[in-house]
Amino acid sequence: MTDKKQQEFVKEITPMEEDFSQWYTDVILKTDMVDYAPVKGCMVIKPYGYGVWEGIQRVMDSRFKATGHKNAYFPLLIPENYLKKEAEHFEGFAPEVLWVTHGGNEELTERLFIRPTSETIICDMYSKWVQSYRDLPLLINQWCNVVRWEKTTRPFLRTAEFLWQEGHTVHVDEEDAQKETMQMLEVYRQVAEDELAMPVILGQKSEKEKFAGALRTYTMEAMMHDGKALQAGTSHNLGQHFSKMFDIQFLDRDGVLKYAHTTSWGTSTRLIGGIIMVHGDNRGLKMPPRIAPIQVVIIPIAFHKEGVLDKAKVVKEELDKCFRVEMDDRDTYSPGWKFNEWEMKGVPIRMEIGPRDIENNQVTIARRDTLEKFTVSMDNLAETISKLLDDIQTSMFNKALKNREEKTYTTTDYEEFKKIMQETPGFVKTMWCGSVECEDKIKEETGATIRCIPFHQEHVGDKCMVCGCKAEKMVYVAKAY
RNA sequence: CGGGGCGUAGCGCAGCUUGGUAGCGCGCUUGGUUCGGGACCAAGAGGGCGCAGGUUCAAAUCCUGUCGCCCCGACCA
Repeated sequence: MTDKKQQEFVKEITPMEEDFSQWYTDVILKTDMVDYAPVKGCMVIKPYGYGVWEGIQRVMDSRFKATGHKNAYFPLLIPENYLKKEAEHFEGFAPEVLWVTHGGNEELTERLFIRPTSETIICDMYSKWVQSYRDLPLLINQWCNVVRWEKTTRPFLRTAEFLWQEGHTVHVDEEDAQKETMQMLEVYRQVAEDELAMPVILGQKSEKEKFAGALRTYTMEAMMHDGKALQAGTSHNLGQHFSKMFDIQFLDRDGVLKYAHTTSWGTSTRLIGGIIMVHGDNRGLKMPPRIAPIQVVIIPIAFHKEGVLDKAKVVKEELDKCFRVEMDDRDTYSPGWKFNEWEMKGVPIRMEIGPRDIENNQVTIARRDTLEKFTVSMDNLAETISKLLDDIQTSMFNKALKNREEKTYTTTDYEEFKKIMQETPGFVKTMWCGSVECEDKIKEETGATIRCIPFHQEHVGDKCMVCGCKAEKMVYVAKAY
């Protein structure tokens, strides 16, 4: 098939080289992931998009449980005075908090805010629950929605209301809290890389970029197909800031009353935006097999002919035991139409079953990631599919990694850096002296930000790219979503 | 919050310059033929033009106001 002909099939999607933003919007709307809601900045997550979220929840939640966390649910509404208890936190979130002022027609005596994050209410509850070192560590996560009244919004990447998980833990000392903070960042890395096939860079946020009220913030940063960065998840060591404000104290084994150390960590539906922008192409989505809502779509060919549909059903039933399978036996669409439809939706494997296949005891397979088409035997089909899905998962990760490597540059020359940002956006590895002035300057002049101080430090120079002073920290700088 | 764009059928759009009572493509419904890379034929259903005023014999079309959405920048997961 020629490229030109391929283009015709997906003419409803703007090519990503032409306009990446438009490509993104086209993809999410045409694949039926979301719809815009009547309230500005709010989106409806439709079944196909929500299916992706369910996949993420599944792989993440099992890891939370495996590391000893339990789920709970805290209220949506929080009294105004809670927000003011932690000054830095208040400064950070106040501008985007949505307020509830009335109950029916009665004005409330104290305003309530809709959680933009739940540190305040959770820490307040924790102060009641924590009495002794025996109560620690306290390891709780919640899956919920939060609201941040953002000025500019984009489906999945930045919406006024979004779904996420937020873990909130309490520990006896800083060491234990730090261990937890790092452990959860590692959990995030596993989910991103092993399940979403999304390579990430782990590191620490600068003082300027850290979470409002945190001691230290750690992040995983992923590169999108266009070279821009996406903060895909963060893990914060909150130190004793919140425990002091909310009075989380415990009697330690040495008989001394001590303030606890807390952590919080979160990932959101933004990850879905990441999956789309890391893996997608001009035909639409490419779902990583591990979290794909549909892993295999079976398309019976000429199924009005005797035996075809029956055979397809038998195959589906067999595969249903191990995979997420859907059969598309709609008789209102032609096979060709269905091929394009499911490719656009990013289903990793398409399986065609037609009279010719049945005759030869085979099925026809098409891989979404490579667009290869071939036949395989019906014998041991589950095993074949299983291997194929693994292979697709790996190859998607490698492809994303390759893209990131190709768009990662190293320089300590500020002029060269500016040129890179303007002409070939990507990640730049460089040296930074640690001053806010240099950090601000980069942002002002290029729009790029220091994404993180990576754990994996490389010596790429001795001097700060901006001011030329002695610099010991290697940082990643990029434009971000 | 600054800059740009757009609101007409479920979706995408044309019609507004030069006012005359709304049209195209896709989708949808029914029937039939098709079915291995976006099938075809035939017959149908569906909107009063974001909203509110105004001008006029007459307003998607002109005027005033207003609301909303999208995109690009400053802030955030």
